Amino acid sequence: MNSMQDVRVFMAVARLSGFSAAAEELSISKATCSKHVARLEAGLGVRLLNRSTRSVGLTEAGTAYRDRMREILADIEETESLISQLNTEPRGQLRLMAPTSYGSFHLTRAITDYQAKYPEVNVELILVDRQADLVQEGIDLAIHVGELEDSNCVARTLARVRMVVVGAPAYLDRAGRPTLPEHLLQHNCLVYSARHPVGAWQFNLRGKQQQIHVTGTFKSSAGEALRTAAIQGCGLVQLPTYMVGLDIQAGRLEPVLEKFEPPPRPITALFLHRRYLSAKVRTFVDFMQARYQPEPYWEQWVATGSRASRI
Amino acid sequence: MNSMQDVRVFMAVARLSGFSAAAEELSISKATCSKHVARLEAGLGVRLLNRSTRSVGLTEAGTAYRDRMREILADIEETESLISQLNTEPRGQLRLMAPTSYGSFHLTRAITDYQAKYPEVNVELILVDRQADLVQEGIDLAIHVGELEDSNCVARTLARVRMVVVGAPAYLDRAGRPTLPEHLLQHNCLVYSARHPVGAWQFNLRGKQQQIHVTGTFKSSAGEALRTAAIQGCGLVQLPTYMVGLDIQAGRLEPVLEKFEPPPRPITALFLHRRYLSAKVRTFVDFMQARYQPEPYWEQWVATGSRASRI
DNA sequence: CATACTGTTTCTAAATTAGATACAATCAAT
DNA sequence: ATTGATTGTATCTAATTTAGAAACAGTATG
Repeated sequence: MNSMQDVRVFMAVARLSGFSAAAEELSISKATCSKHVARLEAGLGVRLLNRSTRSVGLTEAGTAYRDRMREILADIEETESLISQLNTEPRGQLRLMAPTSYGSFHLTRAITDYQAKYPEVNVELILVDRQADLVQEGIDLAIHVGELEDSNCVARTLARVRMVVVGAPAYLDRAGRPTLPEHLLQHNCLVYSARHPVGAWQFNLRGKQQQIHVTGTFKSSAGEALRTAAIQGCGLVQLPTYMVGLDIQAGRLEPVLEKFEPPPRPITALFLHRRYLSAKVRTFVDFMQARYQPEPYWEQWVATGSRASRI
Repeated sequence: MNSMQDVRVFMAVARLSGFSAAAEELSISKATCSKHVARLEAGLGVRLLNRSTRSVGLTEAGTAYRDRMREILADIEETESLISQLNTEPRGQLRLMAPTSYGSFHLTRAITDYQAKYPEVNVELILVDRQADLVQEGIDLAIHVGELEDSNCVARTLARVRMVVVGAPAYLDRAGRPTLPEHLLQHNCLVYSARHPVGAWQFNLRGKQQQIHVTGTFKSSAGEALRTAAIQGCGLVQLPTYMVGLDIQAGRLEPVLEKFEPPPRPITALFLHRRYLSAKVRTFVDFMQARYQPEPYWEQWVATGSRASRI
């Protein structure tokens, strides 16, 4: 069978016991009706309907075909409505990809809150610190921190995160508080080793972007490790506010060089296409965007400080 | 979904993870391939495949759709092969209609023999002495004795049956043996009352058809009752050989006026259409035709008599 | 016996479909 | 980095398919 329309016409003719009645119900001409059934019969090589001029009756084959096709059509309908629902009601599996530190810090809680609102969505959170192929790995939504390279994805900015240099109060008391980026060369700087160039901290010097190449006694590819080291008074580290905001609020860490803070980095949600965007992705992005409005919770410490202008 | 081809193309693309590969397998252009999938997606309002320029991956909806459609396609295929088999292998229900006397005399045994050869066919034998609407009553095959009126059915002659006048030897010894049709007016003739004109017996007089209007003390709408009466010596009766052939063989009845025997009546199989003729009907008609070749078994007594020319 | 209604056929116009081609994007191999 | 091969898509035209009007043949009904 090649055309579902053939089957539907046959079903209507069988049900209404007549081509004319079926034609009227389906709003087609009876000639078309006749041809649909004829084509279906030709395809099967079986007579499905016995027609005399005045009445239409099902053959044995026709009866069997109708009974089985009725179930199959119902299955198809159910499948289609199920599939369509995926795009209107948030449900199903949401495969989420995010950088390790951001994900483990802030996404687990966000996901829990999201699921409280949309309980039909199961979330799989994949934490990796590399770019991945959304298509190949079947990722619904990737979260990216930092400027975007070109990609064929749709991007939506959830928030902006500032990069701050912090140290433990004890360390700063001991080693002194830098007041210019250059002072960092005299400090023990904890360096993130997973992104190149290694040890190049960005600053904003009189409106211009500037790199300071810092060094220190401890490097790690995990921001989490650097944070811990900094809290222990090991040295200074430049980390995104989403990692150290709460530490600053708690007084475990203290920001320095705030006047030279580089432009904030965007936190972006990436997904594959805008047309047929599934409800689960759409609602998750909306949810995250709302969560960080007007200001992400990790920035709350700012209110006690003196900084003002940010996007 | 309106076109199965859309689904098949999608399944191929999903299975082969690529439009080009699917296009090649299905021997269509990749442009067509792309359009089929796009149409399917548009119909569902859901993205089924994530395409990047280099690879194709299934969305969650695509995965679900593929899994469910795979089963549905298998169901459809199974249904179609089942239905098609009805026309190639004799199987299923065969609804047979026949006149009461012929059917109960000769069809029950024939059906048993047929079923021994085609055990997958169930037979329902409907014995009625009226014309019926094959379409409305869902009859596969009707057997008719006698000349046919116009009908939209396909007819095939299975055999020819002669009409003979018979009486019990005891009756004939008592009332005398008629040697001309006119002599019947002096006899007690047992008359079949279900067909009009009542009591008009046909004869062949010097090549010309002639009717003799007979009367008697016993009429019945059941040939079977007339036969019994005749065997009991009640009088003469004109009946088809299929009813009295075996009685003649056994000597219970004796034929008379054999020289004036009217033209034989055809036994005809009637069915609705020749195209898509189902295997069960085709084989049954063939079986019956073979069964009565070269001569129906009820005519065996003829060999002992003197008649020669028959069709 | 006329009328109305059945399903089918025929013919033409409209719609759909397929494929060639061109295109933009991206991966792999230089 | 550049080239070349290959991916999926868009566009255009030609071929095919489809739909419907009208005519037709057959048959119930009044």
